[in-house]
Amino acid sequence: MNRTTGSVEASSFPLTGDFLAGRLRQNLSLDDLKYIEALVETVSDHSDTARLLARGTKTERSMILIEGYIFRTVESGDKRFITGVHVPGDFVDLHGFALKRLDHNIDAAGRVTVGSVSHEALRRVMRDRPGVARAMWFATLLDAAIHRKWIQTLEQLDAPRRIAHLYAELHTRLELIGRDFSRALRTPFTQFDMADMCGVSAIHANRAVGKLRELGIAEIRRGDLYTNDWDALKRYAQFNPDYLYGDGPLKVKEDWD
Amino acid sequence: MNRTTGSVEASSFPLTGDFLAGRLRQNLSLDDLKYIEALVETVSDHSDTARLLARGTKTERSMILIEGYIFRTVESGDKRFITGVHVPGDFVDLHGFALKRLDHNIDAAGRVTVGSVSHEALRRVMRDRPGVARAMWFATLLDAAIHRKWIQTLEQLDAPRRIAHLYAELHTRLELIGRDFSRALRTPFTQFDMADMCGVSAIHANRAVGKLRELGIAEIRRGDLYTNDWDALKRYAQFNPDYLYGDGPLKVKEDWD
DNA sequence: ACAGGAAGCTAACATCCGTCAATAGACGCA
DNA sequence: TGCGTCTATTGACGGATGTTAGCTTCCTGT
Repeated sequence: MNRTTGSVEASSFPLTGDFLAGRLRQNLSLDDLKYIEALVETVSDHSDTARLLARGTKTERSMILIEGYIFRTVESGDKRFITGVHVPGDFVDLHGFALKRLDHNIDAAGRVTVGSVSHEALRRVMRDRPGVARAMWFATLLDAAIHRKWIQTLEQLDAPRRIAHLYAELHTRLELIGRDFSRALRTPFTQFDMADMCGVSAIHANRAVGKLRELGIAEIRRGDLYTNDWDALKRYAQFNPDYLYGDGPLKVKEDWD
Repeated sequence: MNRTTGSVEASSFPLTGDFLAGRLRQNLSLDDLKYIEALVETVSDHSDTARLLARGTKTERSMILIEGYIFRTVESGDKRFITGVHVPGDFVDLHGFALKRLDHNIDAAGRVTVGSVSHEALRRVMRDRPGVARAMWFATLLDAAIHRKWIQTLEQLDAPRRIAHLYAELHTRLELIGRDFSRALRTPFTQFDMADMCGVSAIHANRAVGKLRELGIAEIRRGDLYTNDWDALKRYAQFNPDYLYGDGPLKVKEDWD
C-alpha cells in the first residue's frame, strides 16, 4: 500500500487494518476484511475544510474515512447545507462508483485521513466477491436509514434538540466502531457547521448551544461536547438508536435464525 | 403469478410488465426485466391509509409499488412524520431484505396496488443474477439521494417552497416512469400529509397552499395540483432535478465511456 | 336530497427562528 | 508579545411557524 501526502503532511496513523473497524466489519470474515484492506491503495491526510470531492466530478476512486469527520455538503447561493456527516470506517462516496456523478460535495471537517480505492478494484469486488459486494450494499442501506432519521429530526425537533440529537447519534456511531468517550466527545465542528447540519442560522445555533448549557444537559465548547449524563442528553433529544442497527448491524436474514 | 385480494377487491390493473417501468428498468436487459417480473408472486390492492408493513416487523417479502403512492412514516408520541414517498415502479422495502427489521412503517397513501416478492426469490437473485442484484443496489442509492435532497429542502426552504418542491419532485419522478401531466398532477394527499412531509403543522401547510395559490404558482385542491407553468413552479421551489439522475439514471461507469 | 364526517380555511396569539448590529473571546501567525 | 481573523456571544426587531378555536366546504353514504 502506498502512502501519499495530501494537502498536509502524511499522517502517522498506523495502518493495522483498524480503519476497517467501521460498519463494513460486521458481516465479513477475516479473510474478507483482509481483502478489503488490500483494496486501499493510497492513504492521505487533508487539512481543515478541504474539499475532497466536488459535486459533479467524475472520479475513478472512492474514499474510506480512516480518521476524522467528513461532511456531505450542497451549496446554493452563498449558503451551505450539510446533508450528512461521516465517522471513521465509513465508505464516504461508494455511490460515486455506481452513480454517474456525485450530486453533492465531500468536504473534510477538520483534519482527516482517508484511504482510496480504485473503481477498477471495486469492479473486481463486484465480480469476484459477492459477499463483500453485498456488505457494501448493506452499508449504503445504513446511510439511507441515517438520512431518514435526519429528515425526521428536522421535521420534529427544535434547534436545541437537533444539536443534542446530532451529538447523541455521533456518540453511538463512534461507540459502534469501538471508541468510547465517558465525558467528552471531541469534534472540530464550529457553530456554523452545527447550524448547517441542523437547518438553522448560526446565531440560532449559538442560542441552542446556550440553552443546552443552561439546562445542564451539555457544555459544547468549540465543537467538543462535555456531559456527565449522556442518558439525559439522549432523552432530551428523543434519541432512539434503533435506526443505527447497532445490535448486530447489517446482518442478513439468513444469519438471524 | 397469483392474484390476491388485499383489504380491497383485486385490482383490474393489467399485468403487462409495465409495473417495472420504474427505476429498475434502466440498466437491465429485457431478459432481466422478464426475470424480475417473474419474481412478483402476488399482486394486491389496499385501501386508503392501510399500513402495509409496520415498523419492527420481520417479513419474508418485499413490495414493489405498481400503482398509487406509498409513505414511509414514523410515529412519535401522537404525531406522524413522513420521511419519504414512493411512486409506481419503486421497490418500497428492499432494505427489509437486507436489514434485520424496518425502522419505519410503510403506509398506503390512498388506494395502492403492490406486487410482492419473497426474500427467498431475492436470495436467488443475489446468487444467480449479479446484474439484477447490482441494479437493486443502485436503486437504493437513488433512494438515498432523494433522502439527501429532502434533508436539504427541510434545511433550506420555507413551507410554501417545500410543498412546491415536493410536487416538482413528484412531477419529475412520474415523468421518468413515462407518465405525463401537462396541467394537473393528481395525488390523494391531504394537507395533513403535506404537513407531515414538509415538517410543518397542518394549519401552516394550509397557509402555504394558500400562498402558492395567491402567487399564481399553483392551485392545490385535495392533493391535486393544477398549474399552467411547471417551470415557474420549479423555479420558485429552487428545484434542480440532478439528484434524480434522470439522464441515464443509475448507469454504471462502464457504460458511460 | 339529506346527514355526518372529513378536509379545508380563517383568525388570534405565542413561540421559534432569521437578520442585523455590535462586542467579546480564542486562536494562529508574525 | 501583539495583531488580525475566525468564532462565540448578546440584544433588538421582524418574519415564519405552532397552537387553539371555530367555522365552512366538500365528499360520501344512505
